Amino acid sequence: MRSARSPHASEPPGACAMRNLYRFVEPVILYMLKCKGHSYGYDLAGELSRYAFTGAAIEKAALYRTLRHLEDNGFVVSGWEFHATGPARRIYSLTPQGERHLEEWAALLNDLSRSMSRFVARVRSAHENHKEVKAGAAALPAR
Amino acid sequence: MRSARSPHASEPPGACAMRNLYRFVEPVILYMLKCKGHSYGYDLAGELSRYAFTGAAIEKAALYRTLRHLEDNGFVVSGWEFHATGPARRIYSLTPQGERHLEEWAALLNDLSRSMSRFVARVRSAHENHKEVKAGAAALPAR
DNA sequence: TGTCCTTAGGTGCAGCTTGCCTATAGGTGC
DNA sequence: GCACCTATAGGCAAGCTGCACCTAAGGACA
Repeated sequence: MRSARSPHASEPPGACAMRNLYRFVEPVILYMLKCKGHSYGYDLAGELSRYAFTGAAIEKAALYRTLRHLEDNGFVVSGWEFHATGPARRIYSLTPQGERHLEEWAALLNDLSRSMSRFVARVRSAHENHKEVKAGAAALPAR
Repeated sequence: MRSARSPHASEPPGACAMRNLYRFVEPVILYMLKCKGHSYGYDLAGELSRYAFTGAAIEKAALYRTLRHLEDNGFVVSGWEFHATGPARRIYSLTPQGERHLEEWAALLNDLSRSMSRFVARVRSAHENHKEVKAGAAALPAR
């Protein structure tokens, strides 16, 4: 495991996540590693768009940096894998802390999702009320 | 209106938002201005926590900067208001573009909310499957 | 041999955002 | 005079992002 660099290294996602969401790269990578068992950067990069839940493309650099960040925090571990052909691969897999971290992410995203849909509902009802108020204040059939 | 500064000044929230979510300060401020009709920084700061949908506190500096950013982009307009007592207030109100921007934000947040809850469901079903696999592989009554 | 493509894993850097701290300035209470 | 409240805002160090670039191994092709 690599040594800690981030000032938020030991914070739970709830404390740190809203500080920096890492564009949701982190939970997606954790989930992919959970599904695949283990994988490496180049492979993950190829499938990120299938797993990502935002339309935004995920940068290759962001992917590698997030993997390093996750390892700094003990959520994944890595080791080199050598093949007869092609360059070596750094294979990552989840640690038990990483499993928990993914669950924390899921809880956080669940809360955020609910809060967001509540907010959207409020915005849309405000929009409806606004239209009604305008129509009522005008007290005229049409315009 | 102030002159544009941001390189993403004219982009819709869908294009720019995932690049920088501004910690969701922007849609909250737009919504507050819509509800209140008009308001000023210090007043908004006092009520932000009631309207914000993330637990994260919103920085005073972030609030003022976001207001300026919104004005740079033509989503709000401002004017000074002087009172017999206390310092002058810069009063902000929504423009028609600002109204549309809030609706775009609502659409974006709605999509994001749905994507997030789908992701959460997938994570949780993966978690269940994992437990089943482990239990099945063990083929033992307990522990 | 030289060049180019694919796989694979990074680094460097400019530009932008964030959070904390500080400045400014009018007014009130003691 | 001094502290405190209202009100807006700037400075700055840290951190994050996106793009460009680099290294290196192997294979294809001429």
